Amino acid sequence: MDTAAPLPQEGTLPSSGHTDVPAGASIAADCPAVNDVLARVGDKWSMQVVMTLADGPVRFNALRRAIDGISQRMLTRTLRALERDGLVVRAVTPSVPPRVDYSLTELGRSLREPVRALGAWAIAHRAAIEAARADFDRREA
Amino acid sequence: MDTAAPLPQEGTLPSSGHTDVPAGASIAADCPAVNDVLARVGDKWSMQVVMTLADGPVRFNALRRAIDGISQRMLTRTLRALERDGLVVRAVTPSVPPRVDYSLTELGRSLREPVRALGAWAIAHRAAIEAARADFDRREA
DNA sequence: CAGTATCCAGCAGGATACTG
DNA sequence: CAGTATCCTGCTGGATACTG
Repeated sequence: MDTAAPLPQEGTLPSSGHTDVPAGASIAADCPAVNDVLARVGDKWSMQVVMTLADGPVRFNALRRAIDGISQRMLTRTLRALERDGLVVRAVTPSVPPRVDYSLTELGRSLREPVRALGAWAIAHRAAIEAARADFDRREA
Repeated sequence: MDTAAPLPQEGTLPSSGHTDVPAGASIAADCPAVNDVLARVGDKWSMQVVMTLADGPVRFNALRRAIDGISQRMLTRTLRALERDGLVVRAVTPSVPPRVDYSLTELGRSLREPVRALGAWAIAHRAAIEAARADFDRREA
């Protein structure tokens, strides 16, 4: 799994100041905007939707089939929320039957990058996380 | 009605070296691990805690005061969840009164980076998001 | 096809009180 | 100080039925 980084547990010794992170780290946490975005991005379906739209416009039911497990209600709600935040645009083609395509805005596209970084982290460390959980649960039980 | 957004169809053809995202974008979405991490990271307090611990070990009540708004119950729960996932370690000093320090593990520290990226995105685009919301709400009302 | 409306279960999360 | 225990509320999200 990971590269067995030799970095010691900085947590064990508070005496020697700290390690590497300047106070600037706070930019990412104490600001309410971050928590806000995390809440939007962290819900059950938003990022699934954004990533499914990453390759281009997708119709409502195609989206629904692509995501697997999402209910019609939640897809609608999620899309509306994303649209409200300017991450997604809704394009209606008035035909019979009606056709509605959803696609990412430039803002929405810019979100893919940090999310992909988080996704990469998740994939890189999932094994470590699962191992930690198993370990914790074993000790707990 | 909308601003005649020219619907950027980047996904339809990979011919012109387009922007930046290969088909590999799917790595970040269809995998359940990502959703899982997003759920953990996206809850109300986890990232606040991780970022507060970024500078080194912090005691329980110090953490509680630092985060502002978190209830004792939620701090305990959040810390337990983070500990279970191997992101945080709990160090007990058996004294009277008892002293418990929490700090990030190497895994937890590695999480700061992608989270900081997301935080940077949030800060960079919060204005755009709020504008989009106001716009949407105005149209909606 | 692309929604809206309604109902309902479950859990996140706050408030409060008590304990080693 | 660092929790645990209990109660309670609101929101998230699923299921189902109906509509333009």
